Amino acid sequence: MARCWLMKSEPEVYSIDDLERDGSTCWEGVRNYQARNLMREMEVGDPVLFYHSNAKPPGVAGLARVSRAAYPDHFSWEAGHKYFDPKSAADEPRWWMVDVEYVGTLNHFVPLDDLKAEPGLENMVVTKRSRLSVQPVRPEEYDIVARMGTKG
DNA sequence: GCCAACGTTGGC
DNA sequence: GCCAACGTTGGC
Repeated sequence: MARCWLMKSEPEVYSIDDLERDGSTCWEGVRNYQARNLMREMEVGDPVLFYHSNAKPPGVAGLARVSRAAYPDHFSWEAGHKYFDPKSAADEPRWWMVDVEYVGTLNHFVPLDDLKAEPGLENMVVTKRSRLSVQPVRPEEYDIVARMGTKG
């Protein structure tokens, strides 16, 4: 059984529309160990909720899917790059990324407020621990959110 | 723009 | 290994 995930992106930086245009993208720049560890657990085909953070309002904007399992974030090796990390060695990469492909944009954007109010989502990570940028989602939670976004 | 939450760093 | 200082995230 595939595991489900929620991944945050600031729409000013990279939105669901950008993902639709690109078809797929590499999820570079994660510099948090817990988020990194979660990405390393991802498998190709895992469903992803694409979440717009730092938006007005914040919330789930679309659906995506893991299209490539974790591989080293090579930007961590590029001196001068925004995501350069001198502590990431070529033979032992510190940071990893996955590729994510576009599945669909929700007919109805699902704001964080609605997630918080929805029965069944009380324990969803995004409604409790706001800062983690890559989060595990229970399959039943994923289904509820997908339904909220496609109603009507 | 503020600031609470929280992750990381570094001195000891 | 503790913990204060500091930096970042992200909702509001």
